[in-house]
Amino acid sequence: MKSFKKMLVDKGISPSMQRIKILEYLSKNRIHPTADDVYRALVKEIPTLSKTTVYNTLKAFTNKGILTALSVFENEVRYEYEQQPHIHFKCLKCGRIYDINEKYDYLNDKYIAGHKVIEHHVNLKGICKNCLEKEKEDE
Amino acid sequence: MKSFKKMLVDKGISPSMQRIKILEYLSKNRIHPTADDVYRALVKEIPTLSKTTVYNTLKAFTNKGILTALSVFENEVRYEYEQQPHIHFKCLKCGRIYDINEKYDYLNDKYIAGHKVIEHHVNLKGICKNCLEKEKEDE
DNA sequence: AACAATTTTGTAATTATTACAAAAGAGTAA
DNA sequence: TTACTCTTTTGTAATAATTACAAAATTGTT
Ligand SMILES: [Mn+2]
Ligand SMILES: [Mn+2]
Ligand SMILES: [Zn+2]
Ligand SMILES: [Zn+2]
Repeated sequence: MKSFKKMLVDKGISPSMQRIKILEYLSKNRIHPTADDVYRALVKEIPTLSKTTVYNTLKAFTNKGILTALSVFENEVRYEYEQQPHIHFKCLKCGRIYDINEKYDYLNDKYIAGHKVIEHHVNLKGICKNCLEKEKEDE
Repeated sequence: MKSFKKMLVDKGISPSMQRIKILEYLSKNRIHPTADDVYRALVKEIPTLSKTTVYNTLKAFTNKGILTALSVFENEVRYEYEQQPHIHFKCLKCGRIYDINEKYDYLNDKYIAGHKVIEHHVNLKGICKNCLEKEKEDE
């Protein structure tokens, strides 16, 4: 597998230490983190890290197609490394966001009602398996 | 059709003038407005209207199932009166949000990967019909 | 009218994000 | 090495959406 440095160079982004660390974090932590999550995780290693750098870098990566930005509700953008389109499920109880890998008929790069579709997001909300089990135990 | 006042009473919400006007606005303006859109439209008629009232009312209506809240990206919540589930399409050029009424296999009230689905949102992004036509004209 | 409960209002606080300019770093020609 | 330029990072200030909260206004009831 390609190194993160090489991946950035291939996309025409100069591979600064901050950028490599941010990409590495997104790659290894598939938890759909917010910009603030990324900042809080990395500032431990890089004490001089600036939040502006995190915001700028995440936005730049997204524009280059390295990351995907999503808003599964709420007023904050979340990012993920995964590229394959997939469904997101947000638990209303514990707040976790799950990736769902069931088959799904996607519409990317097609037309619908005359509009050209470029991105396709399916966001579900409900009670996750874990929380359902906990509910049962409490009875 | 039921009056807005009756609709609120039926849901156990006392029908103040502000609440009726807000519900009426959402019902008659199917443009997925933000809280601020609602405020700016109604403050003309009700000069003393407070933004807090608008935020609180929209949230209360949503909890009662009178409105649906959606975030088709960006950092602001939008509301709509429509209850039937449908697809949303956001134009990356003009920013408009369109309702798509194509048939669609919804998952509401089902289980997926063990999780209980309560809400189902399909959000597309791309270039709308209108903007595509404008692009052609400009060539 | 007097009182209690509800609703609205206005302002302050919070949070996510962006703007912007100074500081730091990297690369390169003399 | 130094001088210069270009890029990136940093830190702070500004915006924008939303929420907290308490005072003021309204409504309904004795
Ligand atoms: Mn995902
Ligand atoms: Mn809609
Ligand atoms: Zn859960
Ligand atoms: Zn458009």
